[in-house]
Amino acid sequence: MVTIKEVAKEAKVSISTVSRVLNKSGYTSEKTKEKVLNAVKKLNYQGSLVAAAMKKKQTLTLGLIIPDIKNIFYSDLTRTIEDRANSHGFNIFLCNTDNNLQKEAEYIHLLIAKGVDGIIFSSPEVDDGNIKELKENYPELPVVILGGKFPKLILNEIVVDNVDGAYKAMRHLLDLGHKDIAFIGGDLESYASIERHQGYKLALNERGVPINDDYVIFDKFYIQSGYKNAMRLLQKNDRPTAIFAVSDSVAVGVYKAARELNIRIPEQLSVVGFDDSQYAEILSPMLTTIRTPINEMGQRAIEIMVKAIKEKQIIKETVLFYPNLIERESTMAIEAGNSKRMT
Amino acid sequence: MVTIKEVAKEAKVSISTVSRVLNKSGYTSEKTKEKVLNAVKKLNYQGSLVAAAMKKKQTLTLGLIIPDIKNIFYSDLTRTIEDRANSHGFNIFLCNTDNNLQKEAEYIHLLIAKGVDGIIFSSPEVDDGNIKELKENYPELPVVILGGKFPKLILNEIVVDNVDGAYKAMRHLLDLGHKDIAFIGGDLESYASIERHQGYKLALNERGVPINDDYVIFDKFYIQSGYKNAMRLLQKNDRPTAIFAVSDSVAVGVYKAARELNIRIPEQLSVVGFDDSQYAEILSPMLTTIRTPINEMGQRAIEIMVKAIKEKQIIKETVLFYPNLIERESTMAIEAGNSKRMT
DNA sequence: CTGAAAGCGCTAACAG
DNA sequence: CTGTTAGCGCTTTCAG
Repeated sequence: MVTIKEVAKEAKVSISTVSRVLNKSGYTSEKTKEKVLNAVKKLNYQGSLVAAAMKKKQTLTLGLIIPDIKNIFYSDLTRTIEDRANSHGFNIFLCNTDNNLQKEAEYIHLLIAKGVDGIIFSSPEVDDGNIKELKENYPELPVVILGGKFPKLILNEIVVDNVDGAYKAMRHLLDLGHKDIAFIGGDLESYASIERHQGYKLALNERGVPINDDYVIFDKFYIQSGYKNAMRLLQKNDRPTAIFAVSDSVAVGVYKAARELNIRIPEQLSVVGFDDSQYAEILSPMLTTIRTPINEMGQRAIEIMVKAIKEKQIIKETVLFYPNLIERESTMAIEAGNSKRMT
Repeated sequence: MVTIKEVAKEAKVSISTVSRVLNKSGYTSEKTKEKVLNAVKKLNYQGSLVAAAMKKKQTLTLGLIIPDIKNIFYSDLTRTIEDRANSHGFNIFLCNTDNNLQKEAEYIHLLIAKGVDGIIFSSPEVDDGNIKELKENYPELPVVILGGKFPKLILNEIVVDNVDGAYKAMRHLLDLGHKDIAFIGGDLESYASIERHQGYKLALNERGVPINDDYVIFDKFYIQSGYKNAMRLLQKNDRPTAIFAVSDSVAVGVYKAARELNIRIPEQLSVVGFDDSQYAEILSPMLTTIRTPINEMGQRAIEIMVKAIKEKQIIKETVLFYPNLIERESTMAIEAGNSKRMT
């Protein structure tokens, strides 16, 4: 590992001069600049960002805390975030917590110890004490939260209007004549679950459709839980004619259950998902879903983060996205064939 | 940000003593230990790993270079790698290159500058000059390659026997009576593509089945390319009765094409994938595929990496995994219905 | 068992 | 325009 000292010796200048030309800070004559650059090339010098970080108190790295990269929503999100961060010169520490608050706390400590310049959280729990504690202990550290709400804390939030999204999904189903619509939710502690359930109820109430408690389920954001719960739902005597899944992943599970039970989508069962992840177009029939603008969200997250780091002032910024319905092939008007009696 | 100095003052000891008790190095009396720990707690001290890194020349971080986290194979792999690394106290810098060598080179430099303790590459190109250059410039840096072969370089390799895997896939298809079997490959510069194609030819030759050049395609490891090429293949007059896809992702594209063309899997078309990713069980019918032991590979990668870092000696270690056929629902004997004339 | 001191590699005043 | 110097926060001999 060659250091700045050796470069200085090779170029016959002082280390500060080397530092200057490499950082393009301060004045340096063309001639010395050239000498330095030549020495750098000759020795194949690669400056140590860790030493620089120590001085500048800037590591040029960000922590990204998500539940699980295997979940398609987070891999899509992580990709844009990493891309954007990289284009601003930042690297990303990837942290998978499985929504485990203990694990999350450990990661937070580690990230702080490693001197990250900011932390991005995606989909925190509703009652996430770690974030509150983090902000209390390190009020200066820029934080952006994707899909969480902490009105009392000075941190940045990127949210999507889940209630609105769910409402749009439900209105679509109701417009198609469905009345027996089930909701398969995710964790009861997540914003996404809670708010999408609110949108579900809102639309139903608005149309005066009574809510059937048996049709409302909260479980996990996994394919497996979509499968399990759809199996149960679709084997009832009064099975629903439509299912609104809290996420595309859950919808994938619903498809699997329907296929096993020989229930055709969309003829015998309409389904709408949420996220418009990669899955939506892969499924057959292609999934009608609510589009969460993942790329835009990731982009904004980094923009806000970078701005916060550069300006060194901690303010609260909130950006809200409105999701839209993407109509594909998984829904159908009930008169056109959808019926619980058709099996 | 409270420093070790303040802790020392609070505990009324020297900073070296604080360092000692925090690192559990050297002797310290129970009493001073307690004093220090109390001060740490009181001040909510969090040691700076970047300062420590500078002294110890160990950042406790690893670089992970992959093509794209959105690709299910890499998100599955990344998850195990991150988990395992974390359990050894390491963090991961995630780097997506899209197989762009220029981008890869930039990431490598950045990782070096940030002082990573090792770099893990997944699925490098066959002719990856960056890795050679890296090893020349930093022979001491531990490197592990997943799915690549650099016999001349002193680095660790985790490989799966792709030829064997493809051979098993093909034998399965041939045993079912198929003769018109297409191969949809990925990038021609990737080991996976090349070797799986070798296995394809090997099996065909062994059974004396002539190879139809029209049935062999190389493109990308994307769903989209599976789709595009299957569309073409399946609209030929002499369309294949089976398709061996180079990866599960590509198989997903094949499914999509088949569905659009109203070709039933497995009755009219058998398909086998490769990887046994999350997709395999999601698809309907569930995909018969070759299982790449992703978790085991990730685990071994970290084990070897950690060992290399700890022992500070650079040796070449190679581990080979044999993939196996996982029979599910996407293949069928040709007599039982599979026929190119049945459309 | 504990403290003083040197120094990791770099940056940033401050002189010159 | 360039060199000297003082640290950044920590670990680690080396004395005591």
